[in-house]
Amino acid sequence: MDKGWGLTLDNSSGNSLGFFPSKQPSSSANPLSFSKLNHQTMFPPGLGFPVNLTRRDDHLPSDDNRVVDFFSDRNKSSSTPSDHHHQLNIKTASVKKENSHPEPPRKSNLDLNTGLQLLTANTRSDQSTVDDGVSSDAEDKRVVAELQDELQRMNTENQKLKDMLSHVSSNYTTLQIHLVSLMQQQQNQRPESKEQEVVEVKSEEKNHGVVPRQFLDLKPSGTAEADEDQVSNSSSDERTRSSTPQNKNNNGKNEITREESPDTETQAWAPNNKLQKLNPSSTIDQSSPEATMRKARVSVRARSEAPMISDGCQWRKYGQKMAKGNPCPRAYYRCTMAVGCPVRKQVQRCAEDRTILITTYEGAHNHPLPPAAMAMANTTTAAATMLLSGSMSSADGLMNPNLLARAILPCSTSMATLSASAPFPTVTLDLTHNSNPNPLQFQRPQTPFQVPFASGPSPAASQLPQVFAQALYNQSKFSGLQLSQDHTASSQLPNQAPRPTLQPNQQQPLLADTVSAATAAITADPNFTAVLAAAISSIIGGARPNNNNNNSSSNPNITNSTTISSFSGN
DNA sequence: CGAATTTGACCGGCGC
DNA sequence: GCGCCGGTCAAATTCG
Repeated sequence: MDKGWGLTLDNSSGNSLGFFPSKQPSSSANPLSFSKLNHQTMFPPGLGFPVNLTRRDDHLPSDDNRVVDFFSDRNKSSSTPSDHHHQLNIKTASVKKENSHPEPPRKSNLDLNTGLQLLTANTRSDQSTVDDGVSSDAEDKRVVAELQDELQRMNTENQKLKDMLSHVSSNYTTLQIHLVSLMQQQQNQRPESKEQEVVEVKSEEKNHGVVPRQFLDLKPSGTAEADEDQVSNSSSDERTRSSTPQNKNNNGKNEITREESPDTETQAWAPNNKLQKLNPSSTIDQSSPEATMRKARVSVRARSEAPMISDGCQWRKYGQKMAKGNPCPRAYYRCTMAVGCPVRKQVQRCAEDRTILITTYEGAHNHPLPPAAMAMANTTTAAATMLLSGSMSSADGLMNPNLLARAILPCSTSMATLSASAPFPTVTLDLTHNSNPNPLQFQRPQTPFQVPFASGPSPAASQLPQVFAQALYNQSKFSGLQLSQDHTASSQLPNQAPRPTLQPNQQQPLLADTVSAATAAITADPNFTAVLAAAISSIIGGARPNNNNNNSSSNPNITNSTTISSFSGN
């Protein structure tokens, strides 16, 4: 090496490495493929020099003789003049014969010809300086003997190199097989988990003595298409849903009207217990997907100073109660965007930390949703669907928190929990978790503007986890914009589109807080464009309309965090 | 004045 | 059977 010679593994030998099967060169899609090893240097044990690896595709006819082309097509490359360009015209005919003996051509993956040629050339060059151009037979014999020794050495090294590559290839194959088996296992576990959840739920319902819930009949929901499809049903809902305050003829006992309605969706939204008792046939409702969705709840915990967050939908408060164990009252809202929309939500502050607003959503909208509400609906629908779809195995307690949490916020510490032992299966999305031991320390300042949800393409229900993540991802994008004013905001979510980074050196905020604050602002105002423009202008201009933390009195619509709304799809 | 909210009453489920 | 509790209703009240 120090003399300038190197091991050249010539393509022109016609020999193939053979370590990687024919499929290998086309394995660019395989992350484990060696195709990624373009021009990478290997240090085979036993070899005193590195071996450069390259793919044939990238093997340009360069002057680099120290390239080992593992993937070259010998038939093609042998005809390239560049390969022969590096071969020195020295007397190696005899050496080639020697070379073919210990290593049959078919198995000799590394062509030593060129290396031998180079070696011979170097040796000859060295000798030429000594002999000053004079050569003799004895000298030639000595050179040939040296070359033979070198050839033996090269053969040994060649064997070592082959062994090493064989080992690598074996490892690769093993990993590939393992990967395939894991993927197959994952696919097989899906239906099993669903069945398992059904069994668990049924046993639980036995204990509670309630009508079994149709966990598996969950209607694919949460899509705008579904919403639109059900617009036609809203009329029947309106007709049957006389339980609304408008119907005062039956003294609030509108179960009869519901009973007469063939609309199972409407029935699903009747007060469960009352309806079941007064109408035995209402057990049919339990088979309704809406019945399932009606009972599935999505609870979102987020920090908020506002009494209630606008989430893109219109709500009407119809009651307030003092819940046990919580000094804060619980407010009951129903969606008023469409007459007869069964979606309801409960809003209550956390007893332990009153900065946390707990919003629980129930039901599915039967009307189209505005983009701002759609994003929210998709977000919580994902959670509800995951809750009911059986993607989680445990029916009680903490349930695959990592799975759901990662589905919600891949890079956050948000925790998703589920409790099926409650009267209703509930999935809780905790957006208050952060790495800070003192949650109050990171209370969000008043967001100086209101930003609705970015209206993106309405994802399909089949993409629910992605939808969920995307929804929060969208929020985080805005959160970064907002929070950078007061708290340093730099979202940790990956693959983020470039966002206005106003204070790049600021401390990174916690994602949960970021999301919460973003959600509050995003959902507070449907006029996203104007608000966003105002926000940007205020930031750029240094204008900070509301820079005080926890100053909620100045603007009730401005919150330092928020709750993700859920409409459980449609 | 209509819409929205408040709030006490009511209902049903559930546990004891 | 009774009381607790969650949830809902609807008259009264407030708000815009």
